[in-house]
Amino acid sequence: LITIYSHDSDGGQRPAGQLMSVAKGIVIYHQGDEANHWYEVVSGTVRTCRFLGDGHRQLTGFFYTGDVFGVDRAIHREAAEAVTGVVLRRFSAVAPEQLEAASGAQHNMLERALESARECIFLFGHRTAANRVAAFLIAIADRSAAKSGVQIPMTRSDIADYLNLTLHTVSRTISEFARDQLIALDGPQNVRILDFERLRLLAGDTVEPGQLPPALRESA
Amino acid sequence: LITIYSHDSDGGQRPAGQLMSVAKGIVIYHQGDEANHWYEVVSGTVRTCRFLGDGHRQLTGFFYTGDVFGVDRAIHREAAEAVTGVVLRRFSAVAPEQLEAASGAQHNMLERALESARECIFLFGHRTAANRVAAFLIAIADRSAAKSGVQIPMTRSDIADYLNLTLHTVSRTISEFARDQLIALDGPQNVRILDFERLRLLAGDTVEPGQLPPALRESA
DNA sequence: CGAAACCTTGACTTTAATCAAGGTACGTGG
DNA sequence: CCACGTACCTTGATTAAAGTCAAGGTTTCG
Repeated sequence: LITIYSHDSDGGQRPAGQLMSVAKGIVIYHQGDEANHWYEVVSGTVRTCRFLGDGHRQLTGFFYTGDVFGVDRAIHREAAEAVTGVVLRRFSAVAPEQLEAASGAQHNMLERALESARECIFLFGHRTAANRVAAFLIAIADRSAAKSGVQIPMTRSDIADYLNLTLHTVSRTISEFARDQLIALDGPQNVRILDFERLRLLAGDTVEPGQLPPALRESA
Repeated sequence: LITIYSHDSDGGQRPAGQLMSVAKGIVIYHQGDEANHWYEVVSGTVRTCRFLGDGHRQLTGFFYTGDVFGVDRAIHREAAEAVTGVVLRRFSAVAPEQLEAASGAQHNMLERALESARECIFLFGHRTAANRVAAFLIAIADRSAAKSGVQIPMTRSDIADYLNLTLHTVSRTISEFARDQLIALDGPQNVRILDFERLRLLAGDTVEPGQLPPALRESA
């Protein structure tokens, strides 16, 4: 059932982390596993998910080249699986006692992990299905090099679980976008964004920067 | 409009961070402000929120004694406000160049911040209003010392924005819980949980730990 | 005592989930 | 090469859930 195709693209033992290759659909770690390692995506796409009591699945993040995932304290709070074939760089998670030595690099990883978690939170903030899907498409497009032609690596079902919608609603919404000329579909996984303006408006997470001073006063 | 009542509970300049006191309802920092400081809650409750394009507000976290918030890289991605009167400990956010020196303490803060972000994500994973509110009540109860009698510091509107519901739905749902003898209400802010079992079942985020081995193989 | 802020509830409307049926693309074996 | 199976996507009809509109109640505070 579980087979992994070793890539062996790197022969040397780097201090930075071990390279590993995981085939599409394979579980990288399970929810509840000991969090002995953190991961950085070298290529491909990874999803993290939790399984709730009623068998419902929630996706808590998608991770692309350069993203960090698996940053958990003692055990992994969510499972990670390869959406596509992926190449990963694996790091040993440091014990608290070794913190001083680790320092900078891990600090940076934590920050990036936090960033990822927040992207997920922000997506949820949108009320309607159209809002959420639009925000999702834009987030994907922003990460992609080619602005207009966007490759969507995950299935409708994946997107649905990520946005807390059903795959039906996701599909309908995307079809609607195509009908309204917001996007064009070259197959289900290939989206060209036609009207960034209106799509961004639909996603509607534009805010002006804070106007008033920090509005606080310290004691001491 | 903006007034802050200085507590002056600490006269000394500690390396650990400056103590400050902020009155209920006051903005601690705005969305878009420069992230010069991180914060730890000494007492009280803080909320972080973003304002979306259509004026809609999303709450992305509640922070209680010991929690860390405001951990952003360059600018604050969300605003922070005092839900109750709060006492905070403020830390200077280090520049990347000073990372080596900072190390351990900041590392720990990042981890805690990440944890908080995830609690928010997990709450969103629940499908129905009843699920989300139940999960919310349990999360609050778990943090509270007195298990059965729980003080809810935030308004229905706050809860609604956090759970991405309307205040009506939150109110209705809580009333339903009371009608069904899941909880008892001693005023809107004072909840006694009568049936932890069923409430936890409703929240339904119980999962068994991972069964299969990590299912991965390294190259190199 | 009156105002303001917050909470609750009811009636109705909108939205998304569910139920149900096909359609398309890909891969495998006859 | 084609037939079949599987996995994924789309669409329609119906039902359930949450949002909206509207009103009234409670608490707190000046």
